[in-house]
Amino acid sequence: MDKMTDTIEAFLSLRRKATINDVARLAGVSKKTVSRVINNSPSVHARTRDAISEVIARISFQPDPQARGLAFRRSFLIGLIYDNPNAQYIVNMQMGVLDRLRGTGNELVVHPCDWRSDDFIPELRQFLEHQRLAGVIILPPIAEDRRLLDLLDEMEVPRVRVTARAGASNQPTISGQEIVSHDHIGCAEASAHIALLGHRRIGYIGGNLDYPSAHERRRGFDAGLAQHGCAIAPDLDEGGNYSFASGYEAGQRLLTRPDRPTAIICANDEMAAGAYKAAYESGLRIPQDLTVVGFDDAPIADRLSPPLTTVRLPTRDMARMAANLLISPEPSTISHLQVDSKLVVRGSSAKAPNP
Amino acid sequence: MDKMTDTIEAFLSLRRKATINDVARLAGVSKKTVSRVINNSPSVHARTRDAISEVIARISFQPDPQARGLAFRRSFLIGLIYDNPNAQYIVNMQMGVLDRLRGTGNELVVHPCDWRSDDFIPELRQFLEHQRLAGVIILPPIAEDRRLLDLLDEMEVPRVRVTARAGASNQPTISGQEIVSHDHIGCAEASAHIALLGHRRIGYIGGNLDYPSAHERRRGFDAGLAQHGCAIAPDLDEGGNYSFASGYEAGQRLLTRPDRPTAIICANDEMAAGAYKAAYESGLRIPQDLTVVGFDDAPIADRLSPPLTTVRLPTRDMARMAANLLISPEPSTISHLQVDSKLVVRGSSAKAPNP
DNA sequence: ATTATTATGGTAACCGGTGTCATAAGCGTA
DNA sequence: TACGCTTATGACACCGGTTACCATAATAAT
Repeated sequence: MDKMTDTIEAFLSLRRKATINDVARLAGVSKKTVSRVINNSPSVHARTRDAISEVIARISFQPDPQARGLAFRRSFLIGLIYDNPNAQYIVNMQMGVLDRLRGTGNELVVHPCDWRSDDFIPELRQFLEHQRLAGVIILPPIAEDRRLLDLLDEMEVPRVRVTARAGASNQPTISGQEIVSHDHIGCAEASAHIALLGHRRIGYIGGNLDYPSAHERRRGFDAGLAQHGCAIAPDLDEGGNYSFASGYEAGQRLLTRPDRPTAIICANDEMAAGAYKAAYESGLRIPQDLTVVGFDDAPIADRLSPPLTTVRLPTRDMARMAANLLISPEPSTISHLQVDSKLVVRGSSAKAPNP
Repeated sequence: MDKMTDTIEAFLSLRRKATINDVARLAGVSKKTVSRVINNSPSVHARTRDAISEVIARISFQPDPQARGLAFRRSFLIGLIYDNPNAQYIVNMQMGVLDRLRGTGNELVVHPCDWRSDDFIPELRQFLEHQRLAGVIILPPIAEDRRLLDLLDEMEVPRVRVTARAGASNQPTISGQEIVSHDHIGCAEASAHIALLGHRRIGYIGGNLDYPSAHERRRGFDAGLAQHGCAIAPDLDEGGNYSFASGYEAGQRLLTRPDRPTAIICANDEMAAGAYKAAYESGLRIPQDLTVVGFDDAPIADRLSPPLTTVRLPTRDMARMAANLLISPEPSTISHLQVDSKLVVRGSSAKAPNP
């Protein structure tokens, strides 16, 4: 025992990064046995395991991911693939993934891409062929792209999709694991909230229909209103594309009508901010003259005056869950994890003005 | 030649990822020679090189980064290290780095961290020891952290700092490569712009003094005003911390005074948005009653009503340059690259009201 | 023509882990 | 005590590249 300690100290004085060979030598076993300990192989005697673990701790050995990856024929990198302009969303997702990855020896490789490009699939194929990723997480809207999913299947890359649409909807079922956000829950809360405030003439500014979220949210808003026997006025049903500009323009159209709405529901906060601008320019006060609600709880939501009533999705948690599906030791049989959105009431919603 | 083609086709029909051994066999040379071609070693006959390149192209061989990394004792990963709450800034930086990395076989590993944590340095040490990164890019404000820089030196990790402060200032010089943003240039333009509009009673809401940018920007604003013989009123000089809330509070203090300013300069857009809110609540119209300018050209800048006059930094270009310093083949002797900021005039600045 | 020099390619060992398979150790049973 | 059976460990080749060093062919000098 003393002799071993001596040798360890001799090793430490070298100030060199430890390898599996060092551990094997210092513990007096073969490197294969050390490898077994690292990988929690069952057939190692408890005594041996403890001795080796001791040495590993003393010389703070960490297996080299490159070497391990080479032998395993896969890396310890998780890829995050997306084409999404919402910076806060992306950063939240990254944080969530990293929350789960921290301490596991896996790292996060970010890979934004251009969905519209002809090169979209070839570029991703090259990326995936080059890096043998431990897994990838795909964010909306490209989580719906069949070509991408097929590519991942073909290359046998473990994947988790993040999406707003449950596989059960009109889309053909997509196999594999997914995190499904129930956008409609919070939306129903939000629109019910508006109905309860007495609004009956209600306008809508919708999201980009390429995004499943646009459909999910609309579904939720409709449901919440229906609960109270009301609905979005058909003549106040505007299409948008999730951008500030589209919200502004739709807002102008809605608010310059003689029979303008007393409340506007927006499929995201960006468009709600656009609606604010239109309201401001029309001389309408929020919430006295006009109620506005959004979706996302984006940073802009509480920068607006008054702060925006909106719906929040636990983005970071979703990312954590996605990462967990990829790296948790026992391959989960669960393929669909669902999370709910939630109404956040702030200052932009108030009782409908008396007629 | 035909025989070779046959063999290549035979190989292609295997649909297997190509290795250096395949290339060597198909080209009829040793793997060492292929390695020489991959690494642009000079002593390979042109004829040999062409033949090998041909095979490489035909079977679309790409050297495995894991194996290469193992032999080179370094990875092909660039780390981006930061502790910065500005999502748009982070995403822009990531995009810029990726712009440069695309096609080079290097990937981006993001590593946000917590500067205030006791674990800050140990955590990073572990990260760096574990992944033998090809290089790291450090963003403000932690690009100023001595401990971190010393750690990187000790571990001999190539690094590029992104900072607003030139090494020449009061801080002891920091060796190594850096991208220095000249925040003061655009700030001077902005404040000169205000002076030219006739404002003389000018308030200021400053940034977090832990950030070098806060000092740089102030320096620029002062210089621009001084050019026109004016200055920030000492009694209107408020401290902020770059947050919306701090801008709002400082704005309230400034605008509820009887001798309120006709213009407020903010060290970033978030605080400018806060000042907008304070102005709105005081019943002041922007820009008729109050001129506001910010810094960053954040997304919020043109969501505000009216759109904010601000200063833009070529964030993405900076990141591209930083990545370039790390991966360009010839190790650049240039250690300081400088970029300028630029005034963006929008609707929040106008002539000073007549007294 | 012969030797010295250079250009080029090959062999073997290595980077730091893993898989396969054979063997040694432990252990109840006859 | 001998026997098989299970469990624990080690030897060795391999993952896909690299460098160190040596051998040979081509070229220049004597």
